[in-house]
Amino acid sequence: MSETNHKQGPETRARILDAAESLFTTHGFEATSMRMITGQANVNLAAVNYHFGSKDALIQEVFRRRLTDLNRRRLAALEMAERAAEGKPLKPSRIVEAFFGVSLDMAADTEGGGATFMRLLGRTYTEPNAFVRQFLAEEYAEVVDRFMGALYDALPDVPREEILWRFHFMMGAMSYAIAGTDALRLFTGDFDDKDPARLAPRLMSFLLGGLRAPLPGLQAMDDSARRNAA
Amino acid sequence: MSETNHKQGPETRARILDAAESLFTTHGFEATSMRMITGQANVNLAAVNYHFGSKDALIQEVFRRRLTDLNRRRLAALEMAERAAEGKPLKPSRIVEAFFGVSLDMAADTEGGGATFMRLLGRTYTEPNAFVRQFLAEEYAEVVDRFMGALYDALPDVPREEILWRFHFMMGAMSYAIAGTDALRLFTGDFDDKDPARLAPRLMSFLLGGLRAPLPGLQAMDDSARRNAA
DNA sequence: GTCTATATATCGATAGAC
DNA sequence: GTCTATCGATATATAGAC
Repeated sequence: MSETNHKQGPETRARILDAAESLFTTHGFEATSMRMITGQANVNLAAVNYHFGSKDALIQEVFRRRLTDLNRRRLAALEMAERAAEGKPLKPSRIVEAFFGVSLDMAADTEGGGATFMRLLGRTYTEPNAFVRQFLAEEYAEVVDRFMGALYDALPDVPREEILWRFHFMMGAMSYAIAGTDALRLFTGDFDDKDPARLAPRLMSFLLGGLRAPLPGLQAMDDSARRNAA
Repeated sequence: MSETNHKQGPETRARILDAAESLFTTHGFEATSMRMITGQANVNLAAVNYHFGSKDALIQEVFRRRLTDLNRRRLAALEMAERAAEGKPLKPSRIVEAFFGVSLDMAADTEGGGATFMRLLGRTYTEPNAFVRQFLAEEYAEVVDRFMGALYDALPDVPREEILWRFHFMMGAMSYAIAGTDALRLFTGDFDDKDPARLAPRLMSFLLGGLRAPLPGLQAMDDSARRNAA
């Protein structure tokens, strides 16, 4: 900080990242221009390319700075549950709570920006942009490996593909839970917005109910046959 | 068809809609240009504005042409279940199967383009574009009213907000189910892509398990308190 | 590290000939 | 109804002064 000519210095990067995170969440990647970002961050238009190199690199950094911490905390929660089990197999509900509890903790952080980020993250799993998906998959590789391994051990009699799909379904439910009423308001005005603290127990009950549901029959009936049966 | 100068006539509209639906699904609305659409549809660039008026109007028509039929079929499935119940209250599982069964039927239609559309639709619930969300909410109003009313009657002892949230979670799980492995491949190469017919029973088991899950406690504990309890 | 000015490309939309 | 040509706005990115 002893040089000349850097009126805002290290704050500039963080201000750009905060503005980008917020605008990406509200408008999407493509609809958010560099001018919108630098305008909201109150920095010069050229600052984004100076600090990050390109818009795509900025997108990556918006995810990386939060995801590193989020996944570290998810792994820490899993390891804490494993230590508490003292070598015994983990209950599936403990594994689910480790993963989704940490996620909902971050989603509840409205001041620090975690809530904004989790809305963005939930949407980005189905984001069409190929390079964003590729980047996310790499960031998640270790966490998915660890949690899937734990669930395989906890549910040795359940086919692994069933576990994979159910975890995938749980991610979808969480994504919509976090998007909540900010997403499409199909259920207009009927949500209990006044008590967001209830969201976590609501979602967790639903997820565990889905995870523990009876396995579907092995026969792959088509839909109309299934609906007309018994 | 007795005029001059319309070499492709009524096919042009449909070809534009098909191309737009496919490209919107693959790249998103903003990243899909008119030139990409008219190029893939093999029509002139000016044809989109001639037939639809604007890009936004084209987006609306892409949804409208499929959603009208989809929601009509959903309502028909609900009415059929109600007739079969002969005045007795409907089982919640029948209601869920009416809504999501029809959805999965359309998602299984790969030749007619229904599968492409359902991927697009699932993503669009959380789409940031305001006018698209508004349009979707209007298209869904009647269906949501009818299905929510049926669920309220079927589950008179469950708080209505709980039902709303659980239906919302189910929509999220379905969205990810349909996006499937085309979305983010967190679970690399492990899905049983060879048997997509199993998806419907897989998802339906999960949804019903979640819907029937024990209700969360009324106390709104925060996450860490809940995880440390008992 | 910040800023202005600008290069270059692509966007949605439309006027007007056929 | 189709087509060419183009307008005007806006995008990302960068060169070069300070």
